[in-house]
Amino acid sequence: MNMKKDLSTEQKIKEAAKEVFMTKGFAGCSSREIAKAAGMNVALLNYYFRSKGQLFEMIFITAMEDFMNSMVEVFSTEQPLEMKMRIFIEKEYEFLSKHPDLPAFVLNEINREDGCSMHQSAIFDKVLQTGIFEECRIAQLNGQMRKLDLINIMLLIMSNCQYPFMAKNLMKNLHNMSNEDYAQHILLHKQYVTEMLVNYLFLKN
Amino acid sequence: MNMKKDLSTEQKIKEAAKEVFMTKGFAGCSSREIAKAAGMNVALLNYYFRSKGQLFEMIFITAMEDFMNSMVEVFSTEQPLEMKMRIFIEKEYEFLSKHPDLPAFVLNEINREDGCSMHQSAIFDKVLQTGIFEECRIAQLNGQMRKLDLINIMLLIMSNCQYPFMAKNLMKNLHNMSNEDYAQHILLHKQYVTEMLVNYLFLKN
DNA sequence: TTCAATCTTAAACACTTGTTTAAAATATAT
DNA sequence: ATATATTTTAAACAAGTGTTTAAGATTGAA
Repeated sequence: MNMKKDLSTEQKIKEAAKEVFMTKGFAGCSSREIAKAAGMNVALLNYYFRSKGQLFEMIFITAMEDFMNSMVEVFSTEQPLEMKMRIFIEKEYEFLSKHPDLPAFVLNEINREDGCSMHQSAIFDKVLQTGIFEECRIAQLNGQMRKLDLINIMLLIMSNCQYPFMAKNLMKNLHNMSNEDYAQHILLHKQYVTEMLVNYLFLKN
Repeated sequence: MNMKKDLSTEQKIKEAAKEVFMTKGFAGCSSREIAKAAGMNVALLNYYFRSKGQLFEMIFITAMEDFMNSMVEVFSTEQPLEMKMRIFIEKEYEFLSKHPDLPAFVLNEINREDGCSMHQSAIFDKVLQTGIFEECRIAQLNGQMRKLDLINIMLLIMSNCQYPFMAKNLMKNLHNMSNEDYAQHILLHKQYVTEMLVNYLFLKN
C-alpha cells in the first residue's frame, strides 16, 4: 500500500491556514480563502483535515505550543532568577517580533464561543514542569522577590511583552507612524519594560 | 409631518448591536443575530442604519469616544501629574471593569482590513487638548519624570491597564479560576501596577 | 374621517458559506 | 501492464449571508 503522503500539499495548506487564521481569525475568513491562499481546491481542506474547525484547532494548538515553548526554552536554563527574567523578556520580544499577531489571535479565539478552551492546561504543564514557579516562591521566601501572587507576576510580564505588539496598528494610527518608527519604539520599550519589571519585582538591599 | 421617531426602536438596535459586536466582533455575527437580540426584524437594521457596516461603524466610533472620554475626564482635573496618573489608573480599571471587552474589540477591529481606521486622530484630539502631553514634557525637563518618549509612556500605562482584562479568559483557563477569583486578582493588580508605574516614571530625589 | 408620512413586516434577491459527492487523475505495487 | 490505492478536481448541496422590495400597519395633522 502507498502510505507515503505527498507532505507538501498538506503542509502548504497548514501554512496558508496559519497565515490567514492568524491575521483574520476563525470567523474572519472562509475555507475558500484559505484554499486559494494555498493554491488549492476547497475540497482538499476537508480531505486532509475533516473540517474548517478541525483545521483551525490544529493551527491554534500548534500556535499555543510555539508560544509556551518559547517560555520553556528560557526557564530551563541555569541562571539566577533575575537573569532568567531579563532573558525571558528579551526572547519574548524577539519571538513576538516574528509572530506579532499571535497574542491577539490566541486571546480572541479563546474568548470565542465554541472556541478552543481545550487542553491548555496540558500545554501549560510544560511551563510548570520547568520549576520556574517554585523558584519564584523560594525567592519570595528569601526576600529577594516581591511577594505577589504568581498570577499577578505572570500578568505583569505578559502585559508588558504582548500588549505593545497587539496595539501596533492603534499606535500607528494615533501617532501617524511608519512600521519602522514603531519597531524602533518597540526596541526601546523592551529595555524600559525590563528595567521597570526587574526593579519592581526584585528587592535589592 | 410626523418627525417624532420612536427612539426606542433605534435605541434597542444600537444596544443589541453594541452587545453583540463587542463580544463577537464584526465578522463573528450576522445581521439577523443582532436583529433577534433586539427583538426586531432584519430589515429594520437597514431601515435605521443603511447597512451592517454602517451600524458597526457607529457602534465602533461611540466605543472609541467612550474610551477617550474616560481619559479626558481625568486629565482635565487640577492635580499634580503623579496624582493624575494614580487617578487615571484607578478610573481606567473602574471603566474597564464595566467594559471589559472594549480594548480587545477596538484593537481587533482596527486590524481588520476595511476596518475602521478612520478619524481616530479626531477622537484622540480631545486627549491632546487636555494638555497632558505638554505637562509630561515639562515634568521631564524639570527632572521629575523619566525621559521616555510619550508613546512609550502611553504604551506602559495602556499595557498594564488593558491587558489584564483582555487576558481574563486565558488566565481563568490556565489557573482554573472563577470570575470572582480573577476579579480579586485584578483589584490587587491595579495597586501593583500603580506602584510600579509611578515608581518607574517619576524620579524622586 | 381622510390622507400622507412614518414605521414594520414577510418574502425574495443574489451571493457566499462549509461540506459532500462522484468522477477523473496520479501514484504505487504486483 | 494491470490492478489498487491515493490524490485532486469540478460540481452540487443545503443553509446562511447582507440587502432590497413591495405591501401592510401605525401614526399624527388637516
